[in-house]
Amino acid sequence: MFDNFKEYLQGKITLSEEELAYIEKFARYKKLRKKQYLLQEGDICKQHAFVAKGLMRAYSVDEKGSEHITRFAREDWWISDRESLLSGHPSRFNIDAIEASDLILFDKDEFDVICQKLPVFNQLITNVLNKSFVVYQDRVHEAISTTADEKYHNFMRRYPEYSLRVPQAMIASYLGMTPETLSRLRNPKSKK
Amino acid sequence: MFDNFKEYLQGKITLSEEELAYIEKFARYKKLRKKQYLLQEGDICKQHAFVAKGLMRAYSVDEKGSEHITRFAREDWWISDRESLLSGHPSRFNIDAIEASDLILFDKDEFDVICQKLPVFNQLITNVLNKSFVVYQDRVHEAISTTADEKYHNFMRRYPEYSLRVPQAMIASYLGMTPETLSRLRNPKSKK
DNA sequence: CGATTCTTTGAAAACAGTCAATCTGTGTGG
DNA sequence: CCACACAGATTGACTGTTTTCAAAGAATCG
Repeated sequence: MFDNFKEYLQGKITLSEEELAYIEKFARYKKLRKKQYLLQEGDICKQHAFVAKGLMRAYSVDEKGSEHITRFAREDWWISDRESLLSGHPSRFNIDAIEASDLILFDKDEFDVICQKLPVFNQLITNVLNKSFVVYQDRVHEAISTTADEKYHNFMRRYPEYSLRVPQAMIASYLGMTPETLSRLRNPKSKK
Repeated sequence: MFDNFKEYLQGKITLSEEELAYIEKFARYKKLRKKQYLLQEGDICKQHAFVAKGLMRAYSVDEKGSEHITRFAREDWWISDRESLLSGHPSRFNIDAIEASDLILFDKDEFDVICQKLPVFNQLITNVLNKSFVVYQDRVHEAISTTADEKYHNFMRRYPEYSLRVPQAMIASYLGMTPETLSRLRNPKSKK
């Protein structure tokens, strides 16, 4: 399972065999079945998770029981609740598997040690954070400036892979609309 | 003007006088009048800006001429277009002054040098990035999961300072609603 | 096949946006 | 100091979009 991660790393940075072996020592593995939780609301997030295989989502559940998906993470992405991870507070989010998934986990403290020992690794992680930041910024911008229809089409254009692997109702949740609205945007037959 | 920044730094990390002097060497200063641009759509963002005094905003303008504010930055906050700064692409956003403001600017490359030379400074900047990330994440979550009314009340609760310094129409823009809608939420007289 | 789960459709109600007019407060120049 | 212009905020009537609730249709999986 570490092989996927190794490829990911080698595609982004240069590491010697010793350095890779060093990282591997800290890796923990977890296989999740569909719908299985990685993190549940109220838990304190203590690990960085790399998705080696599969598809995950992070979401909250409101008082009415509706789910609101804040992000998806497929192979070669990281997922965790950064807020909880950094602050040590209980998480407001759930993270579970949309598809059966293989994860590589790193304990927060050990992860920090790796970052400290291997500057290129640290650089990679900072890059990931920067990218995620920009993704969220774009999403905020889209949320406040576009109609439901534009949100849907932008999503399809930007994430065609997800549109095939994620149930429609979850895409609707991610975009902040109801499944019914999304369905109507897809089939504008009733449209004048 | 560097004094404000010095206080900011000393409140967060420990630096010797030499280190502070080292940082100061790279600082550039800019005073902006109300409504003056720091960055205009199409420009390439090449500097990190620290707000020593005043209040700034970042926003886009759509085809219809409507403005969409992605963030505010008051004293002791950083503002730039991170996307443009990192990628070197022309910015899709404008940054201008809501109030007359004093800024401290650092050229991207020189900023990176400082980060490299002073690990504590780098740590501080990483922290800022982490915090901003969490703020955007919360905002995405709020955008997809709450009504206009909740957005407004959450904003007032979370940012009482801004509610006094920012014109209402800009708050509406930040929250993704029209000024009229925001006004009606404030004065629910017509409400049953 | 039977049982979930997911998607579509319909009709009504709630909500937010648009356009236009009025109101308020501020600051400027005469 | 007043009058006027200007920007910002409010209000009203109307339109359009999205949600809600309910029910019926696909699709998927054991």
